[in-house]
Amino acid sequence: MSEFYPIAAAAHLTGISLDTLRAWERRYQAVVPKRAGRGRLYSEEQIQRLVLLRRALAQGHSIGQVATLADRQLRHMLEKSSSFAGEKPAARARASEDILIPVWRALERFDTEATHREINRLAVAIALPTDFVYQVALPLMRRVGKLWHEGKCSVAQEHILTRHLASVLTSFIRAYSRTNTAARVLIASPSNERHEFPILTAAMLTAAAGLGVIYVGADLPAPDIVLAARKTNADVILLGLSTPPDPNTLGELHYVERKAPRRTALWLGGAPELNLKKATGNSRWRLLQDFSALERQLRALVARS
Amino acid sequence: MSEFYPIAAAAHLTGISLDTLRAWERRYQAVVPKRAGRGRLYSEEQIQRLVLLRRALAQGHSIGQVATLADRQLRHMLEKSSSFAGEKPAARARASEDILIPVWRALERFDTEATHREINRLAVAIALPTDFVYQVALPLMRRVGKLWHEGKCSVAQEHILTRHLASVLTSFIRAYSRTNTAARVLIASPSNERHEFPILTAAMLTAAAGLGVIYVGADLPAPDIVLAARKTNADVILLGLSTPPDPNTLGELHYVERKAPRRTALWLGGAPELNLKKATGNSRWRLLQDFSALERQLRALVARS
DNA sequence: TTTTATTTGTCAATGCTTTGTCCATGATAT
DNA sequence: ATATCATGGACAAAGCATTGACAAATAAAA
Repeated sequence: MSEFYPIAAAAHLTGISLDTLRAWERRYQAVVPKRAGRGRLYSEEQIQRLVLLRRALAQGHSIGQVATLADRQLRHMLEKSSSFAGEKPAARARASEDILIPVWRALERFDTEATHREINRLAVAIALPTDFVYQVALPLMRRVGKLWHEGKCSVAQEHILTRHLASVLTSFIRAYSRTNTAARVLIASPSNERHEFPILTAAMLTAAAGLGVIYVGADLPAPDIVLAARKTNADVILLGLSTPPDPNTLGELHYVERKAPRRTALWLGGAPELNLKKATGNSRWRLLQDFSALERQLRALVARS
Repeated sequence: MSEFYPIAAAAHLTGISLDTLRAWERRYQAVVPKRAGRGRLYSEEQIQRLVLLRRALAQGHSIGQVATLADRQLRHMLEKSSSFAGEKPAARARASEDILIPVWRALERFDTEATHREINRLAVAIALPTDFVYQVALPLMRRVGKLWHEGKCSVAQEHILTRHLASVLTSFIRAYSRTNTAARVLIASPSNERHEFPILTAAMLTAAAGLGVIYVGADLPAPDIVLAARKTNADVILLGLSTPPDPNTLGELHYVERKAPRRTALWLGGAPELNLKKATGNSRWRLLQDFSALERQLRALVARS
């Protein structure tokens, strides 16, 4: 998983121009990538650091002031200014099921406070948004779903978990989403689709890919989706379905398909069993089987723009 | 660990304009940041002081009066006159309307980023959770509800606003909720009651009163509510209703009443038109007409324990 | 009540520094 | 050969400080 990115990729991922990246390195040694013969190679951590620097700038700091700060200080500074209670960074977490045990313990006791603390601790320790999705968020949700089916877990616990995962995901989204990006993706789910977690996850992956995210939430009537897409000039509308779609939902999808601007791409996730072509003929909707499929689409979109 | 903020960051954090920051320093030496070559650097304490000053202004004081006061005096002054009475009506009115305009602007543009930023800024500036509820959260929700009824506001905008208000409210709750408190209040709403905002507000008021909060969320089946109350040993179960309750909901209330531990108090908010005594005989449920009624109950509970 | 004085947020002009971007040139790999 | 990247120089835009001024709001005086 330890990838290295050439400077163009780093620029795209962070939203910082090539020239600026080089200028920061030359003038302040803010981020010094390793060199492999013909060019710079940025590590995953360095990309993260660049994102942190970018956020610091967005909050009014000057690059000269923050360029030489350690990552720890940067994080500390950014947490302070967002009115959230800062959490102490925990020890490096291992990528295994073990790391989820404390969360689970807290949840069993209905201890909302501890649940939040443990999830936050994992988020800080893991730091990489996509890793957080695949190693923490999805496994937790899968497990709670399974236990609920077996009657070993109450809806209350599922609520508590979802709430705090959502809180972490949204803060990730805010941290990574860019405003002046090439492409903007509007993310929502249609009426009667109340599960928020899947589309929140999709929103986070989108933000992590370096795209702009307009997250409007679950349970939204089709006309409102189209209106929001128009107002924000979105390039993609991504809708999430979790339950098998009923006729009503199909109607909503049809509405969006007819009324959305022609240039807007339409993506649909979370309903692998839905054969949409059969239902609506040659549809504009592109189906995404799972989150990896979404990631592939996102990468293609980034490359295209 | 001592962070310093350049003037742009200070302005961003406090919501005070650059010019005003400089004017206050020049005219009253209200806050004199240290200088590093070509620029002011505000310390953490100075940022806090600026927030205090801003709150003092919001309550109708003039900057000349408060600029030279010590931090201690400022805090004392704000505590005494916070949210209860004694302010000038004019300043009060301005504080409760004008400050919401930026949020509204952002929402009109579907700009989730700016919406969050503006709400966060208000939260930092107001700092007192109860003030935030009465001056920001409730007015915003009332207004969005009104506009939605008039068809001038989409569900998407309501979602965006709710989400970000919820984020601020939960962070307040975390900041204020005590773990080793005398009394614990479990807060939820029964099945088919999906509006989260009212109970979130109630949770924040509870936390602000210094009580322990177990917030499990909306749309929860009655057995789960009782189970959670048992597990957490809650002293109070507070349920919120917003829509007129249907027979199903009455059944849920009845279930909770029967199965909840005898020593647990049962409070019900948000349904003033519901005559519960008529519906269920001599009920254990105590009805709370509005948020002030809730605050009274909370104070009584604190005093008793 | 009207008039005068003071307070206070905002703006403009000027000069200095920081910082993002551009350019010309050269190197390397597909 | 075309594309990507490095390097160092150059420059224009933006940020910040300082001084001075103005207009609206507020308080004080007539």
